[in-house]
Amino acid sequence: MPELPEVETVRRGLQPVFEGSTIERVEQRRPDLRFPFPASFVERLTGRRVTALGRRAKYLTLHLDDGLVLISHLGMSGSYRIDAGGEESIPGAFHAERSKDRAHDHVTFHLRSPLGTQNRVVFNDPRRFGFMLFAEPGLLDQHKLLAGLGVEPTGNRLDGETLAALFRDKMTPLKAALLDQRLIAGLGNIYVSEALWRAGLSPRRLAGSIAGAPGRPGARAARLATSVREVIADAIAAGGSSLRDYVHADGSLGYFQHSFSVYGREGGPCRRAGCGGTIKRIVQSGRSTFYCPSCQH
DNA sequence: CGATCCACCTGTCGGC
DNA sequence: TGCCGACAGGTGGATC
Repeated sequence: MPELPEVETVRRGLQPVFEGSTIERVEQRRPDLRFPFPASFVERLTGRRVTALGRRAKYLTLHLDDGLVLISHLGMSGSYRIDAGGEESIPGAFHAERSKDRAHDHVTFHLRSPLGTQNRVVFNDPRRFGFMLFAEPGLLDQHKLLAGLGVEPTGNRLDGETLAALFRDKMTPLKAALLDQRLIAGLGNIYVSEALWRAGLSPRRLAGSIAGAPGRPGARAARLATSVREVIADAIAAGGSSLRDYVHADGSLGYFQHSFSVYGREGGPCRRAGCGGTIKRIVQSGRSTFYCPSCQH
C-alpha cells in the first residue's frame, strides 16, 4: 500500500495523537517483523513523551523526549489505526468488522495526551515486511537505512536540473532509475508509472537519454521532474482530504479514492486527450509497469 | 561499483 | 465450492 504519499497521509493522521503525548504502555506481540525488534524495545519507549512525528521517504520517525528516534516502515501491507479511548470499548459491529484483522496487530502504543485523553495506536501488518528500529540520539541522519536516501520529491527541491544530474550517463531504464531510492526517495511502483505517463516518457527509455548536456538540462528532464512532483503532490492532497472524516490512519481511503491514469489499467483506454492508445503492462526488474505505447516515448 | 535476482510473508483473485 | 498458481504498494542482501 504505502508509497510516500500514503506514508505522509499516515503521518498527518497520527501526528495529533502522538505529538505531546506520553507513551504509558507498549504491547509487543511478537519478537520480529521483517527484522527482530531492537533490544529493550518496550522498555525504551515506555514513559517517554513524543516530541514529533516526522517522515523521510517512506519512513516514519517518532521522536522522543530523550532524543531517541523510533524509525517505522510500513513495508507492503503495514498500517496504523487509532482506537480512541483507553480500554476495550468498541461497539459490536465495529468489533466484528475488525476482529479478523487483529491477528496481525503486532504493536499497540497506549498514549496519554497532556489533557489526559487516552488513545491507542495499533500497528497492523499481515505480510510483516514492515519493521521498527531505533536511531540513537543525534544519529538519525547517519542511520544505515536513511543515510543513502536521495532527494525528496516534495516541494521544489526536485527540479529539471537536479533530475538531469542524477540521471546523466545512467544506462538503466527510467522505470528503474525512478524506483532507485538513492536518487529520488519515496517513489514506488504505482507513482513511477503514473509520473512517466504524465511526462509522456516510456518506462523503457534509458535514464541518461533525458539528461541533456551538463549545465543545460534536457526538456524531458524538466518535464519528468515536474510530473513527479505533481503526481506526489496530488496524491498527498487526495489522501489528506480523505483523512479529514476518516477514523483510521491507514491511508487506505486515499488509495481507494485514487483513480490512476495507467496503474492497474492494462487493456483500458489511454486517458490522454486525443491519444486513443491502449494501456499495456510489461515487467521490468520483476515488477509490473503500466504505460501507453501510443503517447509515451 | 552497478544491475539482477531472491527472499521475506500473507491475502486475494482468477481460472479450472 | 475448492484447489492452485500468479500476483500484490518494499527493500536488504547475495550474486554475478
